[in-house]
Amino acid sequence: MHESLYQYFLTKTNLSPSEFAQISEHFKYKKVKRGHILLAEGEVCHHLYFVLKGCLRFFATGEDGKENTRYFAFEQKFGTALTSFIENKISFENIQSIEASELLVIDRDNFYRLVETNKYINLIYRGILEMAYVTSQRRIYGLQGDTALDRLKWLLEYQPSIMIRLPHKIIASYLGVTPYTLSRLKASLYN
Amino acid sequence: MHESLYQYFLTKTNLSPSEFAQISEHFKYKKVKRGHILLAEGEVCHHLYFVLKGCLRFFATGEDGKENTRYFAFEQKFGTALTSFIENKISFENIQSIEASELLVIDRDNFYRLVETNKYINLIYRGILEMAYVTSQRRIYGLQGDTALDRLKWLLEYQPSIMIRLPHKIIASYLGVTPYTLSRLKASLYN
DNA sequence: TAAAAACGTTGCTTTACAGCAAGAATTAGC
DNA sequence: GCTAATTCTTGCTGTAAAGCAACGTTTTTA
Repeated sequence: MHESLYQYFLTKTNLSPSEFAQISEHFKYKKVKRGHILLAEGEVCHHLYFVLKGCLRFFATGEDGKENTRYFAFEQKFGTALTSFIENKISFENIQSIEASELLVIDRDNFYRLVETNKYINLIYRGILEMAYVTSQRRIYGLQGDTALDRLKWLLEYQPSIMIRLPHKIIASYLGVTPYTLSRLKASLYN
Repeated sequence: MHESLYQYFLTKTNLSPSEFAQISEHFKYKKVKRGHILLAEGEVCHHLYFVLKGCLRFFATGEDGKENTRYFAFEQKFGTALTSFIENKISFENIQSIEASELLVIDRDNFYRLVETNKYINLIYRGILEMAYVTSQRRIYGLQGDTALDRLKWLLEYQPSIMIRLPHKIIASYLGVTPYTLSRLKASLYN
């Protein structure tokens, strides 16, 4: 039984160890090195990941090769290339471990079977979708309404772990600016 | 029984008229004039709308007063200020009918009760969330990766009804540009 | 610990889009 | 159908951020 995942479930719903055990058996443990690509754009995403340790990054590359990061899954978070996973179509997103990571993995078929048959997984999935939506909305309104400096300030306030833990270049791709600009913005904070 | 809604349900799942009737009774008919504000930012969104006729618009206003449109619900679409509806918190979004519209309305409490107890509504809600997420992702990557001209071309190709049916000013707020820029971009298409 | 590679900063130039103003076109009201 | 009120277009100017280049700093690797 995956204790860490059970703890996560308990924060969302109330299920017994034996109920959890039925779910748990569909998850497999996986260890990946830093920088490993778990999914490359152009492939179909068949997996949902739960991060035990480390960090996954979800990003797309534009035609000009510019990277564009959507989401980081740190410890105790689920993550997948959700659009591909939902639609069972080719992904425009990549999944990369940006630290050496330990994961639990469930494949798409098993997962959706559980969504249909298991009320706890149904609820968890609802939570994942709701959270993903709410987060993406914040991002849209941030991108459209705010300046790059506003977005940086927001990040510093609400997701400082990203600023502390991740390299500059990747933060820039998350904020939607170039590393040059990020550097300048940071400098402007202290003036 | 709301026939039009039943048709919608049948495209998503297979339920009998009597099963639908139990759901249907929670929806109420509502008629609104053009320009009517169904939800103003600062209020909590307690309703989910289904558009029978007309069009609803979901938008936020920035601190500078600039409007920013997220979504249009045309005929046979569901729409709500989803973030507020999910979290049961104050909405930063407004809902406005941009044409005289006929709607079906269900309130939040009834809806979530049905999500818990009724497998069809559970499925419909999953579909709404998945669709909302996928759409918002496209928007994010569009906003970050593409130029305003790319976005306009995308709109012309995939959502021409918006271009045809809605005023320029509103289209601009959807594309995330000023009406000035939209005007110039349109001109640049024919050169 | 030395060499190489990657990352971060900063000056200069370019670019996409914003914002104002003023005129043209379309729509609405009587 | 004519005036008034929006809405749309277009020239000019301003600005936030991109992109390049060059240099400094930190990290990796051997």
